[in-house]
Amino acid sequence: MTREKLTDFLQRADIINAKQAAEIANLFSPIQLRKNEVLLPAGQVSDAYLFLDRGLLRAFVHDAEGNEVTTRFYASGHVALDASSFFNRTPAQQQLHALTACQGWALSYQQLNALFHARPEFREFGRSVLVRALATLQERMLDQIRETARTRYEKLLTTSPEVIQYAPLKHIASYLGVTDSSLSRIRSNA
Amino acid sequence: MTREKLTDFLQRADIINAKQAAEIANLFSPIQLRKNEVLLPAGQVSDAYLFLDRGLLRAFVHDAEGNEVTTRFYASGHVALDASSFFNRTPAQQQLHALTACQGWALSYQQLNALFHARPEFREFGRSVLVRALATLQERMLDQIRETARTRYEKLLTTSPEVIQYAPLKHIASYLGVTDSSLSRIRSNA
DNA sequence: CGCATTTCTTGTCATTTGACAAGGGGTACT
DNA sequence: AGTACCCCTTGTCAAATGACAAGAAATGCG
Repeated sequence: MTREKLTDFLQRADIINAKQAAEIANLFSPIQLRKNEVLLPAGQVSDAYLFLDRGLLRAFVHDAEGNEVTTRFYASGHVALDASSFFNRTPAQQQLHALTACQGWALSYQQLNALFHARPEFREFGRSVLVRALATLQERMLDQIRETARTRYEKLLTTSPEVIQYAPLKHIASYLGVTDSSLSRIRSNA
Repeated sequence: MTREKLTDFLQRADIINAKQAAEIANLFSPIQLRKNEVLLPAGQVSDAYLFLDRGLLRAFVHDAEGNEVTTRFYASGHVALDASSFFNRTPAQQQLHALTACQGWALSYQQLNALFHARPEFREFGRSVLVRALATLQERMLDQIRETARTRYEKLLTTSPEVIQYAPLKHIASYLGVTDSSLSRIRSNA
């Protein structure tokens, strides 16, 4: 596996240049996940700043009744991170589930902090990742409030077709905030 | 107005000590808002990292049909910030509306960046503010997915009674993702 | 004060969605 | 091949919510 996607990612916000990106990328360690592997058993502290190179992940939590709720999907080219657990060193609320076999690149908390200290450009890049995550979540929140379940499904279909392709319906349903029966009906275009 | 709440806030994450907090707090400028004043007309770039000392703010956007959707309330003791606009220097999506007369403390983008550069502890504090905002939003997203409108209202009632007290019902309704008629019925305990 | 506007409630009805259950079809494993 | 388990669909009915409209109550303003 080459670090090409990772270096591209690091340069995406125009904060890190090509040379810096190559140097930073070299510090990441490769990670492989088998299909259906689950990371971060509840209560464990996240110690991977994980860039996903290939595959599809989902994050999920359990609600009070013990049902799984899928909180996010991570497609290749994105950072799969429980920011709260990782940065605050607190037990993770979320678990990660590899929906397909995955390959990624990871930094430990130690490594990331050392890098933040040593490289202002990476520090700023890290902030931009957080800010983007915040904006994305805010946008999703808005959709949840003002769009119908059907529209939310259709948006997901166009923005993340790989999710519809690889994730089982029930995970998509809980992500969209509907029951799987309802999503099945929406899908059948009723 | 004293900087007491601001210095308390800066020390809350146990990253900044009392002496540092006092020094940093001195760099903030006081801001006053009249009731119903609106900040950030659409399209403008946010240039205030705003800590709210007294009063109540709401952030809102317009949807495709031109309806206002309230995206957040900011009570005193919190940072009211369109992170995406502020950090990326892009036009703001959100506008801020003072629901009551407000007093706050603000830093400009320039000032904040200079501080981030000069003070590693403030840098880390800034990160913790972002991470907390992310966690809060994630929690709200979860509630939106798995809780009923009634439960969401009741949670807001206990966690933010000042919002119920000062914000008109329609703003609370769009924040909770229901129509104002529905919220009125929920409220009347039907 | 009087008028206009906003805010909130309430009624009626249609639509969406959930809860629950049954069943079909696929897949994995023995 | 058989069996157990998922995954998805579909039926039925109840509950939650939205759309729309009317009117009462509160508020702002000249």
